[in-house]
Amino acid sequence: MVLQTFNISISCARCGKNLMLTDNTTGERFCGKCGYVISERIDESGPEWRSFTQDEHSNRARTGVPTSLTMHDMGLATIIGYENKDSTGKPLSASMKNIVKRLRTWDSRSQAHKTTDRNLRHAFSELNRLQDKLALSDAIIEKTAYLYRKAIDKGLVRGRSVLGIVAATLYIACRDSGTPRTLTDVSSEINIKKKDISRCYRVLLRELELKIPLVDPIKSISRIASKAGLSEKVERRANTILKNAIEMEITSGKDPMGLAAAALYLSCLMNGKNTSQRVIALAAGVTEVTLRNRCKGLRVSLKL
DNA sequence: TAAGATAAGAGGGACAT
DNA sequence: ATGTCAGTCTTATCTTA
Repeated sequence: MVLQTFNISISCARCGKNLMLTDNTTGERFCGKCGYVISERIDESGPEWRSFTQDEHSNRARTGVPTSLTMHDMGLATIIGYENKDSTGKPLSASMKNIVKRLRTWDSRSQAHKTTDRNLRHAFSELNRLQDKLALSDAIIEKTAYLYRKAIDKGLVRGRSVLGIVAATLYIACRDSGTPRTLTDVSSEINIKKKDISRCYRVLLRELELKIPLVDPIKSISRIASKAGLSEKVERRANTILKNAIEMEITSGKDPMGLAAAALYLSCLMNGKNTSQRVIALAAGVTEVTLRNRCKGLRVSLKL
């Protein structure tokens, strides 16, 4: 009684009748005889660009039609139209108008839910994949999901990429629970630039008023050590080096992975191990230059 | 080949205007 | 809100042992 339709000349792929109709509210084409739907909406939500500055934001034009349709329901759900007429074009009675009005309200509310639901589905399926790739615990995933829902509630996802926020929330969850995963780790798995993730990360931190503990470089040591195949002994020595460095307050502002790598390298030298800077830097995910700079700092301050 | 040095460039925080 | 500044890390290239 509420679909507005008009004819187009395509025959139905299922029953062959030339009775194709288009619902001009959803843009969906279907057969007037058997109801077969021949065109579906493309599953895509959110803008395909992000703006980082106000200027960019105002200059950027939205490409494509900003319909709520593609975002809501993939064109497959029924939307209650806005004309108070029945299927034969006759006006509705007053009491029926009231009923339809209330239906519309609930209809639109359920549509809104579908938007966030789909957003969540998208985000969570990616999250599942990342859990495997990064070997993360269920607790981390739960925490990420919780943060992600909060981000949606606060409207922080709008205008940013879903995956960027997923990556950022995941990174926060790791940091918060002391699981050593670097931004680089997350970035390479989800295929989003570190730059973009860290932008999302900072926004989330600010808007959700989160307090994230600093990365403890000592925790990073064992991870690097096992990756580079270093001995327990070397690892212990590196621990004491770092502890001293932290006490001397020469570690703030430095990349914890770089510090850990440098401590390990120095520890190798002390233990008479000939592990190259290259190997350790690679395992730590920093450059050799950074490792060298940290080494220099540690050597000077700790008089090694 | 490994290690060290140097320079240019990017991104972000602190601070002043 | 915008610009500048010092400090950090990265990439690339060259030199040295």
